[in-house]
Amino acid sequence: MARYNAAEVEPRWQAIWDGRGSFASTTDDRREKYYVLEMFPYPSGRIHMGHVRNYTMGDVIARFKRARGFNVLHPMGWDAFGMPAENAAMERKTHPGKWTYENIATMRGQLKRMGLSLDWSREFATCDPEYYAQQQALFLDFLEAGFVYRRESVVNWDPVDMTVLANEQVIDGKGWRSGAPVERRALTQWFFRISDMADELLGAIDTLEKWPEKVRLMQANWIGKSRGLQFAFETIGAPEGHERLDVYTTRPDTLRGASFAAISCDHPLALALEGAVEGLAAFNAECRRMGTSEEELEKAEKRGFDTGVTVKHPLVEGETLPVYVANFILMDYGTGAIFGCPAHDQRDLDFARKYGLPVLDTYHPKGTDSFAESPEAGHAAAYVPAKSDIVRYVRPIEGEHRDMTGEEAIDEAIAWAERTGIGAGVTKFRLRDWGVSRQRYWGCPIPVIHCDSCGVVPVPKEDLPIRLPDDVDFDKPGNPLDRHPSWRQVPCPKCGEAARRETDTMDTFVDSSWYFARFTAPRATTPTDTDAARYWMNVDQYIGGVEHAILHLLYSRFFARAMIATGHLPDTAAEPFSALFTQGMVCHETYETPDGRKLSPDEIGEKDGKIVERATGGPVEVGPSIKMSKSKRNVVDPDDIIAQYGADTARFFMLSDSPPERDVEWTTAGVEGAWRFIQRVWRMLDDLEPAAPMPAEIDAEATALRRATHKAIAGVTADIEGFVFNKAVARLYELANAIGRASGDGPGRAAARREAVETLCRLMNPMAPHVTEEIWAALGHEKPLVDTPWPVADPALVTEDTITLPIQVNGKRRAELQVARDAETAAIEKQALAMPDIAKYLDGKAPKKVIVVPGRIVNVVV
RNA sequence: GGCCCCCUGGCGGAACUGGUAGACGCGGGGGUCUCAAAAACCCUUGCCUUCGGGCGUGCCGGUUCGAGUCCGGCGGGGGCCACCA
Repeated sequence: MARYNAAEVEPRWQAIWDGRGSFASTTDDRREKYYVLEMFPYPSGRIHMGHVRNYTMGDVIARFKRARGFNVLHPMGWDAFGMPAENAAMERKTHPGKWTYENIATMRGQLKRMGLSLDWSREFATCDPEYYAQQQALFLDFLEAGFVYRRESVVNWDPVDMTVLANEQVIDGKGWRSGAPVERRALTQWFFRISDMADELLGAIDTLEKWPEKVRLMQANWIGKSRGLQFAFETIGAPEGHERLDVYTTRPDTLRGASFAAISCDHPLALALEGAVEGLAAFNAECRRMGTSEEELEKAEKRGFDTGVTVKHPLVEGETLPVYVANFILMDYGTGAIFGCPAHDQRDLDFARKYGLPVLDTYHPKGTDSFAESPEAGHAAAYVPAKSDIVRYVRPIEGEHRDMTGEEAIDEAIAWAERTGIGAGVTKFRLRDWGVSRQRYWGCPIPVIHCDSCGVVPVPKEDLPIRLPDDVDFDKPGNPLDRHPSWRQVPCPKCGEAARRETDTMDTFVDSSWYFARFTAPRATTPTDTDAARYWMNVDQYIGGVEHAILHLLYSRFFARAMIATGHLPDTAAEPFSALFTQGMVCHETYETPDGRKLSPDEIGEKDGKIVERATGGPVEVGPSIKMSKSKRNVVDPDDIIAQYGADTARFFMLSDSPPERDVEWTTAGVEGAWRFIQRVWRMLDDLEPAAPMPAEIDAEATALRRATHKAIAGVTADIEGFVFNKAVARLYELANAIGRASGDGPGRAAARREAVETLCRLMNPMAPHVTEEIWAALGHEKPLVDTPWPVADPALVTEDTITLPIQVNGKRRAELQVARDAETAAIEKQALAMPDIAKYLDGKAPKKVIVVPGRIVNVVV
């Protein structure tokens, strides 16, 4: 038979599925639904191998669940707003929308060539006015329900690009694009009140049993719940209104070791003192200029400014502590003020060293009493044991020296503070409210109007959508909406006077925080449709990269709750993603010439067993395998692979070898292995006899093949269900090997072979859908595999009648014994001891002990 | 600095809740077919061996009849967060 020709076969089957409407999904209460979703792509230009891997995995699940009888929803769309479109507009003098929709067209074509079982009728892009209109409606409902508010906040402002920068866009205090020194500016911005939900979002993590433990931990850490003591120092010499200084600490047990207090440069007390204390204003200003990048913080010296104000030590009568403004205190965590305990905090120790402050041990390692007499003796570094460790408290809050854990001491300290009225135990969260205002054009306009007399007025819903104007230019930096001649000008909906539109747009994370709900009714004239949402939600399996483990997933969880509260989702949808899978990255080797030019994989070749540059034949240094990226020049274009080998090969390779959650290395050898296997399965058609019923009596060879077939069904089913596609692939190879072994004539062999090949084809279909459809049709089936149910394993053929039992002597394997699967323990023991290979170790004596684990192993102890 | 994860042949990786370590693939070696090559197929492939066997899952120790798997310590690699009080 001719070689399998993917280039001809694949588009043909894609057209057939398309023609049959195989993947269109409709609400049907009589059928059980299954919603599988992969994180939708940003339309950057072309799909990359990471997409291929992500969407292949989702497609395996989708096709598998379809075959298992579920009503499957498997949609695709585009996370289409965002900066790259604006950057492209600036560079290429094009409109961001034009650029985006062209990219979408390209990428849609690429995805279609992959043969994904997607319901394209539900496709949308978040930059479609139909989508962002509904997002604006949601915003207004959130505003009314109190999930949205406006406040002033300090942002990184790039004075050249005239835009706000995220922290990671500030490099060495300069804007990443403009290179201009970044300013800190106070802007009034919109916030989602996510921090009010911190405890709820944290607590519900426990219910996410089908999420990776890693992601649950990352979310929990991000929310960052901490229990501590908030209490007030009495101040001496502070201005009026600052008689008390509130501080928050997670280690109240170390209060006796306090040697100073410190406040942030933005703390109200610091501001109040600026006029009164010589030099403080300048110091504060300098602190505010300090960057927030990792590197700077690493190097930055602990610096402080003695305000002259002091506070009374709450535990030691008559003692006072100096109050500093210090550059390492954050205003937006806790109260913006701390007490410093140098003995048990490295930062405080650095600070104390610099300013000559005392270092007082509160506790030290258990059993080292002498330490107490010279507190500073051992302090090369702060002593910070785990809270659960038992330590010797030498300066406890109350009472005498004693041993206890940090946790116990903290409990005591909080109890003491509450008893004496100094403070109270409080819970704080690291999670801040979500600022969503962006000073950009290519995003969802925030639907409010600013009126001089009425203030902030929401746009009436009937006026939605607030469309982005098309006639914008990107010649000048800044937000084109701001300088548009007419777009801003609008009458106030309340009083009718001249007013201005909000020109900020929403963070693109907003767009992706509810798209999964929109897919359930993408053409609804409200954000969601009640019946559709009730039927399709939640997403049964969500698949994407771990880089979205925190923000996207947390925002979506917040949004789901807010949408429930505003009537847009059923109250069963608080956790919108029932199961989450985070797949690994696609990596490739890197290549470099001796003179430092990076070469891409298609620029290298092989000569005399060595890697060389194809164009010059010159030597090439092979670098480590790292995530495919343009800047490393180690990308392989999916289109090239599909053109050369076909989509099935690309898909099959993506699933082979590496466990889905781990990184996979793209290699030519691996792709060729997948391609060879597909050809091999195709060739199985050649020597297959015509279909015939399975005879009643079949020989041992045929039985063995039937067992292999049914074991493969059970195994592949479990492996797909368990998201271990590499093992499922290995089982397909095993079945193919078994088919190869069972050649020749004999009763039942031909029928067993046919059953095996047909089964192989069906099990392989979710991974390589085109070639398997082609084989299935060649086998004479009228109905395509896409409409054929998943095979069911015969339990009688999955378990063996006789099993091979390893026999150990003192834990080392010495022999094997064939026994019936249900053999009696006593009989097995007797047989095992009688074996010559075992008896020789016994030396005629009775064994000390014989352990028989039925169906597993026998261990003879001599 | 905090929290977490990982370490198995030349390579990617299997090994269910402690029970035959190395499934499956890649790579290597040998062979069949061919004028030759490609393709395909078959055999072989953890290390050592005096051919009896011995040793092997980063290292050291422990628990157990039995440890890749559990516990303690050490070493190496990685991830996330990060002046978060």
